[in-house]
Order: sequence, then C-alpha cells, then structure tokens
Amino acid sequence: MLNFIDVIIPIPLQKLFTYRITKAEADFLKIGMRVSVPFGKSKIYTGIVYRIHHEQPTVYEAKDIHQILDDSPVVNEKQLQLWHWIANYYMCTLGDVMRAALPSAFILESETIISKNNIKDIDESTLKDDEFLVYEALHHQSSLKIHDIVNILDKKNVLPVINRLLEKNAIQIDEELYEKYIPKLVRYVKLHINFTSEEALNTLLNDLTKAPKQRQVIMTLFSISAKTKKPVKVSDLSTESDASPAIIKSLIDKGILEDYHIQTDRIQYSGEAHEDSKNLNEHQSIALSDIEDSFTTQNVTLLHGVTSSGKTEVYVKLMEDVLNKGKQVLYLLPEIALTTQLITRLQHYFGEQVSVFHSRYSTHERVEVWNHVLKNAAKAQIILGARSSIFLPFNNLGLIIVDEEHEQSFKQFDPAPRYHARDTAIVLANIHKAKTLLGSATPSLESYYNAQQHKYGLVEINQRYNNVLMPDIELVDIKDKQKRKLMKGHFSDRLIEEMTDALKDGHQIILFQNRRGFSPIVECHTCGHAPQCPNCDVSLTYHQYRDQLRCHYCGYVMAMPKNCMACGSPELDSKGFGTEQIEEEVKSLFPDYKVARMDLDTTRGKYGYEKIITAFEQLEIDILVGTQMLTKGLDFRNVKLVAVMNADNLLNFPDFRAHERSFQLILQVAGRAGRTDVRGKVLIQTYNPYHAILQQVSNNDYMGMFNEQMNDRHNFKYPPVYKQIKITLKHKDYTKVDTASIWLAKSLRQVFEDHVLGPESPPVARIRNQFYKNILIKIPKKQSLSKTKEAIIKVNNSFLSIKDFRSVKLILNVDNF
DNA sequence: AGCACGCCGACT
DNA sequence: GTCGGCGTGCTC
Repeated sequence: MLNFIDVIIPIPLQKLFTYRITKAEADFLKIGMRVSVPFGKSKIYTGIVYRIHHEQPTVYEAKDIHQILDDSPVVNEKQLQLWHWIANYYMCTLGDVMRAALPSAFILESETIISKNNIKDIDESTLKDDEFLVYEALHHQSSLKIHDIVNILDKKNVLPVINRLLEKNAIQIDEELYEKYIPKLVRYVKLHINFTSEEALNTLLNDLTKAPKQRQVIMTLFSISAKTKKPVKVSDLSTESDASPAIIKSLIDKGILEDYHIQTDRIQYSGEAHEDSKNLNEHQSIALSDIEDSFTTQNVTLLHGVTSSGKTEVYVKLMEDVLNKGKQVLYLLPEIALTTQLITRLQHYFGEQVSVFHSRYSTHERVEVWNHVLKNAAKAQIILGARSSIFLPFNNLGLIIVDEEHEQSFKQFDPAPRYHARDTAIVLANIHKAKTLLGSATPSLESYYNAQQHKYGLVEINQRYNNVLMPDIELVDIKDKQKRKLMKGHFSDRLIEEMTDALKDGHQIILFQNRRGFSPIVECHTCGHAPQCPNCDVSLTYHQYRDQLRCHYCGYVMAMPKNCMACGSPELDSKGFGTEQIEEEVKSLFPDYKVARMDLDTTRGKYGYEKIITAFEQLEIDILVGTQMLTKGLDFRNVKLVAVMNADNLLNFPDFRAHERSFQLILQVAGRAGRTDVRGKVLIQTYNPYHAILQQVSNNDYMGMFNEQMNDRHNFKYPPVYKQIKITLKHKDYTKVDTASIWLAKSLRQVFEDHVLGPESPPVARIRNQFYKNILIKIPKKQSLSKTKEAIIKVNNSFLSIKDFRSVKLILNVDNF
C-alpha cells in the first residue's frame, strides 16, 4: 500500500498538496511535523503535515518529499483545529494562517546558491559584460546568492544572466536549504587540563611573569570561578580582568586556556523574588467570586471595571488558581500595552513561570518561547503576549485573559489572516475547554452586547482601587475661548491655569493629541496648493524634526520645499496640529519644565518606548505629550492633570465606530489622572461641548453611551447588530477596478439585495499607485454566516473567471472593524 | 505568492 | 534583428 501526506504550504493557495512518502517515513511522521518539499520547478518549501493517508491522487503524480525536519510535531492538533477555524471564518487559506502562526525561523526556504564550475576554465572573452562581472565575483567568493548578484549587477532581473552562464558551463547552481533557527551559544573558558595540577600551574604563573597582562587574566579567572563556582563566560573574563579579547585569544592559542560553548536561552528572567499576591479589597473579592460563579455556566465572561479599579490583581488571583490546577494561562494584551511595568509586576508574583511574546522579539527569541510552550515547560505556564500569541502551541490551556478587550489593535488588517485575536481566543479557549475573561474599563459595544444577550457573563467593578475618586472631568469650549481671545496657540486659559497649578505642586501632566507629526498638512498661502504624495491620494505630512514631508501610507519622504511647488511663493502655511507642535508650544509656555513627546516617531527602536516611560515614571519629565500610546494601562502615580487637546478630530472621524472609539479613548486617557489620593483633573478642549459623547464621557456614563450607540447600530444596520464583510478591490488601473467593482457589487446584489453597499472609493483612493474600491456586505444576525460565505465565494469564482478582472486583487475582510 | 512561458515595444 | 517588459497559468 502506498503512503501519502497532505501538506500545508505557506502560500495563499486554497489547496493542500499531496506528496508521496515511504513506509518508513509514514511510520515516523506525525501530523504537525514539518517536512521540506519540492514545489514547482525549483523551489523547496516547508510544509506542515496535515493528514497521513493511502489515497493515491488520480490526476497527477505525487512528488516525493525532500526531507523530514522534525523528530516530533511542532504544531499540535488543537492548533490545526484552530487554524482550520481561522481559515474558514476569516476566509483565507491554511497557508496564510501557517505563515502568521509559525515563527519565521520555522519556515525555511530554499535559496539558490551560485558557485563557479570548477570542472574546466572558461574562456573569459566569450562572456558578456554582466556575465563577466558575476564570473569575476566568483573568483573572490566561492558562492553567491541571487540577492548578491542583484547587487553586483544593480538590476532586478538577473535570471537571464544566470541562465546564460549556466549554458556556458561557467557556473553551477544548487538549492540550499537552511535551518533559520540558530541556538544561541555562549562562549566559556577554562584552564587547559594540562595546567590544573598545582605544580604545572606554578610553572605557568612563573613563565607568565614576563607577560603581566596574561598573568592578570589567569588570576582573574581563578577569582571569578572561586566566587561564583560556575563556568566562566569569556565576556565576563574580558570585562573583569580588563583584558582585550586578543589577549584571551592568545592564551587560548597557546593552549593555556580552553574555550567551549554552552547553549543558552536568549530571554532569561533573572529576578528570583516571589511575592505573594496582594489581598483583594472588598470590590475585587466580590468581582473575583462573581467571575468564578459566572464561569460555572458561561465560557466567556466580561469584566467591566473602571480605570484603576485593580483588574490586574483579580486576574492574578484567577491565574494562581489555574496554575494550581496545572494548566497554562494566556494573557493577551494590545501590543502597546505590553510594557515593562506589567511584565515586572507579573514576574514579581509568578517569577519564572511567565514568558513574554510580542512583535519586538526577534524570530530566534520567538522560537524559544514557542518551544517552551510546546514542551509545557515550567517557564511557559503563563504567556503574556500580543495578538499573535494565540498561535502558540498550548496543550493544556486553562484560562485566557483578554485585557483591554475593546482595543482595535487585536484585529489584524493586513495581511491575511485578518483575524480578531479576542474572538479567536474565545474559539481557542473552547478547543481547550478553557475559560475566557474579557477585561476593559470601556468594553467594546459588541462584547457588552453579547453580555447583555447572556452569551457572555458580566461582572462589574465600579470603585477605583483604594477608593480613589474618579477624575473630575471638565469640558472647555474652545470656540467660545477663541471668540473671547483666551487661547494661546492651542491652549485655553483654563488649561494653562490647571497646568500651572499642577506643576507648582510638583505633579505631572499628560497632554493627549491624537495625531502625530508637527502640522500635518502644508498649504501654500498664495495659491492653496498642498504637496501631494506621488504614489497615494493624500497630502504629505510635515515632520519638523527632520524638516521633511512624509506620506503616512507608503512611507514616501521628501525634503520640505522652500517655495510652493505650484506657484513658487515662499509663504507656506501649516494646517492642523500634531504632537510636535503641541510640544513646541508647551516649551515656550512653560520653559522651566521638562517636556517629552511620545508618538510613533519618538518610540522607534527597540527600547525607545521604555525609555520615555521610565523617564516619566522617575519624574524626569514634567509634561508628556503623546498620542494613543499613552492610553494603555500605564500606571503613573504622580499624574494630576490630563488634557485632551482637541476632542473634535476624534469625534469627526469618518467611521461608524468613531463615537464609541472617542468615548473609549478619552475615558482611557482620563484614567491616567489621579491614581493616588489626589483627585485627578481632566480637561477636554472641544468646539462642541454639548456633543452627547462628551457629555457621557464627563459623567462617566457608559450605559448612556452604550444605549445611544446601540440605537444607532440598530437603525443603520451596523455591528454588533449586523455582521459585516468588506471586500476590497485594488489595481493600478483605475478604470479596471471601477468596472470590476461595479460588476462585483451587481452580482452580489443578486444574492444579498440591498445588504450590499458600494462600490465606494475609500477616503484614500490610491495607495502605492494602486487604486482601491470597497464593497460592504451586511449580514443580519439570523442569516447563516457559512451560507453567506459560500455565496460570496461563488460570486468570487465567477468574478475570477472573467479574464479582464483576473488581475484585480480581491481582499476579503470578515468583521472588518 | 513565486516562477516560467509567451507575446509585443526600445535599443544595437 | 534581439533584449527585456509584463500578462497568464501552474504549482502535488
């Protein structure tokens, strides 16, 4: 009987691919192991074994696999179950999911290696210029990669050159497969075995009197190993003895020292302190027992606790409980909320049992966490992670906590799989028969709605920790202030007053401005021309710190022009305002205080973010100006005043969730104020103080906001009342997307009638020289989601069968909010 | 998604 | 006349 496997390959193809394996391989292979397989003419890909069977394909000859890459599965069956659900629900391929789920170090790819053909020498005069360049380069380097040749020839299509060289027998090519994960090795030294006897040692030290530096190194080696009784790292020896690596190397070369390597983990938690979890206050204990109660009947429970009500302590108690039952915990957070603050806090309680997983980790670091989880290692009992940590190979999950549940960054927009980590986490928990706790001070409408419909349990905490008062929120009408000339730049007299007071008392201030850059748009005073991005339909944004204009969509950069590009006038005006401008204004208003800014530009780099946070925590900064980033679960004790510089540009955002978002965002920033006994003050500057949302914010009226917004959602058929799927079409030719989208919308209307909206051009209709069109499908709750998707797929297939449309890219986005 | 095959414009 | 552009189709 013949043996075959079906394999998932990390490319966006609907199908699985069948390969033939030997009997021995069939006995060895298990589902979830990696194999490398030949694909197409020359490529080798990594695939995951999805099924092992005996069904010989009838219409093609299955190829043999290239190699088995694992001794045991790296992906477990529960994960594959989850992958399947994601592919199905979010309408993407298993290959897409695989790409997102596996650390890239697991997905090895073949690389074409070009080397000189040594069989015979080639008459170089027969080679053309570019061929000669490559051939010549091979005399200096034994092998080249395609990428190297691209650099040598400075053009992108190098395959013809390679093919010609191949024909002339000048080179040979090989497909080289390489394992991308390299265990981290640390170099250690010890005294060579020849010198361990006291006698030999004495002779050695005597011999070295002429080389005092080397002698010093040996002495230091003794003192370190006597002190620590552990192997001595080369790097430690070098720093402690103040000797250059060259000196140590010469000792090794002489055979006096010997070096060796030990594999270590890249991420290590060094602290040992095991702090007992804090005792909960009355409100927290009630919440805890309510959650436990709720979990007896519900798989998912929503914890709605006002800002700084001490939700984390409740989580800690729940986690302790799950750990005691011998199960794993996944603690999901939005990327930006994954701060050192929280990590250290959890490590204080749980020590080494906590592992962290987020996008700022290198791929090697991710492999290590992955393997620990896979092996259910002691150090991976609690995973604290961002969106993508739902893909880790849990085998014994007991609880998932989704903190800041309302955060939109849990949804992945690009590329596929366009999954929502909160919703996927709930499915993951169900697969493990585990529980999910959603936590937020400002729950998303969909979660609160689900709780109201009794799909989720609901637990609330309405008191802040230590009974700290909720901040006092004041709305400032800047339209009125402007009329009465009470504005200085973007600062109202009220704001300046409050800032002066807070600073005088030594308190810190946070200013929130939901826009980065200095003054987003530059406009000519004379002709009104605003510089546009050449690749996208947007105006360029001014960034002061490099005096540049930039496109936030494609990354295009140009120097700030001195004169208007249209009429040559030197009077360029800046419109709108961003964090940079606020920072400038604060500096001139309060020159004696230290101001810092936190946005995408200042937090670039691995620790940029931490640096600012730490400086602010340590009171090195008095006033912090920032964007969204500051809203996330940061706990600053000394902040008295928080100001929202302009609430209107949040409220006027063209999105059905703008109001909900504004409410969440403003309350979250407000929550940064007054976390100790001093009552915090929040000022919200707005042109429209009577806006319902702002009224609800200032009264901390979540229910008012919820009911009013839900009413809108009912009326306008928006989520969570209706489900929705967005179809995006893109192409570099406008007419093509236009006709294609009209055709598609028409066909969809035949099935879904007036539940199809569009096609519409998005606010930014062109990005990176691609034109976009959107079609929205609204799905009533009672309409079967799977039937709907089937119908969409059917329409898509007939769309793809039209030759003219085939080059138009289609993007399906389920729950695109 | 790659990558090869195949058909039309800009250079020697 | 070729080289090289990209539209089209296939991958077990």
